[in-house]
Amino acid sequence: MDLKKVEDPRSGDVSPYTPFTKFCLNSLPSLSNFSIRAEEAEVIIKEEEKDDETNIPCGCSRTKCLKLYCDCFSNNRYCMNCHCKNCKNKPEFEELRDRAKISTIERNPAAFRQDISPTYKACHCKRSGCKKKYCECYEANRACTANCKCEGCKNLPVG
DNA sequence: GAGTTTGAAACT
DNA sequence: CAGTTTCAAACTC
Repeated sequence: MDLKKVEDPRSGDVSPYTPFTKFCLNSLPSLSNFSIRAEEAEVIIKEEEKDDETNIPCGCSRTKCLKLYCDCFSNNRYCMNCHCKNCKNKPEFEELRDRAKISTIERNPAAFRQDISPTYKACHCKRSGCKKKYCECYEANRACTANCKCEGCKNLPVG
């Protein structure tokens, strides 16, 4: 799927992001902690082009697929062939989607950032022993680390 | 397929 | 921050 290109009527620049979005990205104080600006954010936040075969369909029903609960949204993918309801994670809702993305980054500056190692992630499991896919460490095929706050962990490093 | 359990994400 | 609620998926039956 090709990115929708938007021409800025003032500068004539052509970009996959609207001037509004660029403004918001440049204005985000939380992003400054990571020393990125709109040009970099555009690269980081650009859509991954995935075909229908590789797209794992979601089944969201209450979040319009605009929260990190949605696996498509959290992986920076448009929903394709999903069975979600009231989905706004589609190119035709670009501005609403961009706003949601910005709100998400404000809450969690690491969101959508594939360049930040996921190993910092720590689980907080209590009942799964970190041996079921409820546990993000287990799901990612990683042993839990000292950073995890899990209880009764059975997902320990070998040795 | 319906109902339950789970823990990340969101919210207060 | 911590505690609570919401959420969608994992899981169970």
